[in-house]
Amino acid sequence: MPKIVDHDARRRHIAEAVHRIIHDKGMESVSLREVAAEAGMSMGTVQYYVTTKDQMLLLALEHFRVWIGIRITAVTERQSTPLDLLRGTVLELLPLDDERSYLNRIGLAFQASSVVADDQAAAMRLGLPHLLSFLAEQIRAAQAAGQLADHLDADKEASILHAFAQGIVNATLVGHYTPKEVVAALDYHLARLRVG
Amino acid sequence: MPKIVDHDARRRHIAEAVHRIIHDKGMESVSLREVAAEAGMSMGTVQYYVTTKDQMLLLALEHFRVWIGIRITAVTERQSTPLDLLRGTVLELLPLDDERSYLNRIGLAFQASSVVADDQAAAMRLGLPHLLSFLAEQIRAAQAAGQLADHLDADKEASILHAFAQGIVNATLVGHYTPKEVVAALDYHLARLRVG
DNA sequence: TCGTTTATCATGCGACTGCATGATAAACGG
DNA sequence: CCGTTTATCATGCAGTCGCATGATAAACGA
Repeated sequence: MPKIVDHDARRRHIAEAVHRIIHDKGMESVSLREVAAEAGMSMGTVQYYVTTKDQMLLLALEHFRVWIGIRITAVTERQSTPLDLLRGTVLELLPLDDERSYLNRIGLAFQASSVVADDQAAAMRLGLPHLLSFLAEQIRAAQAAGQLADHLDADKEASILHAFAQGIVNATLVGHYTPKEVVAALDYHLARLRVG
Repeated sequence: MPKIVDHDARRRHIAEAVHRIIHDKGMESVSLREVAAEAGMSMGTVQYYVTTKDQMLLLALEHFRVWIGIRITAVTERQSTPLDLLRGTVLELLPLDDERSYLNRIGLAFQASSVVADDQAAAMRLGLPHLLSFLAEQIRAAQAAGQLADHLDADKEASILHAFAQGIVNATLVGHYTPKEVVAALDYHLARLRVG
């Protein structure tokens, strides 16, 4: 067996190159050559790990999803109360600093792209329930802890929170909202969900 | 003076061709040739009315904005109470049928595109305050009419409603939510804003 | 009727696209 | 040390891209 290489690492490397290009120049300037250059490898090598451009984009989307997933679950370990955890999770989804703006630029691009590419739509559809049930679970925990009102419909509240986070992204990235205003809106909304 | 032609009509015709292409095949397949074919004119004629591709996309975005504006203000004339008007306005923004899905596919594409194109971002930034203040105004009217609770912060509620509408678009277009579920979530949210 | 202006078109150019192919290098088993 | 397998690369190809240019056609004033 010759020259063994970590394929997953290579694919991740390619996926991250795609992410950087989407972030810097947008989805339209993702090409095999551009990605190869960004990843510091030849175009043929990119083709060795990914047979088609569509598959490359799908790979980048999958890696994006697991990356988000990791970040989201990481929030769990640095929050105390259920309500803090819920708030922290939503904050993680908002473009409040460079890192999260980076994530959201890419996410927005994939949202648009997935509308027109069936396989990407399928990947999107696959990831959504996890996040939504994760949020709903946190809401239920906060209710059990007496922090959120019992009459709330956890699933609907999760959908609303998620939609709020997604929907405020573009307006923020485009400069309409400041991060402070975004947080203020979120906290305003969360306040009304509390008991009392 | 020779062969006089309605330039605005031509530009509108081009903009609508761009819209159709974005809807059918996505932003990435918008090209001068494709648009010319879709608009039923030669590529040179497209160039006659629009000097560059970026300008063509900007034109399409502007027309999209005024189109949305017209639809939104049209809601005013077919609703009775302030709360109905508010609900109707938000419903107009949601992908609940083919026509509104058509609008939202295009809107989502421009949201992603505007993040990476400065002039499009400027156009986005320009349109947002109108819609948000329009929603806030309706909320205040509903408060004055005793339909919505007085303690609501109209501006923040408008931002939240708008973000909700924008943020649920992709999940719906991708097939995660049914139109019924979207309306249910909206009505669930609106219900808690009512006087009680 | 001629000339000027407005509008439309066809074509060409260099660059880039996705994808396919063949060559080359590296690493291990025999 | 040789041959097979894995990995990387350079190059070619047909097609498309945005954009520029020059040729027509149409319509009106002079």
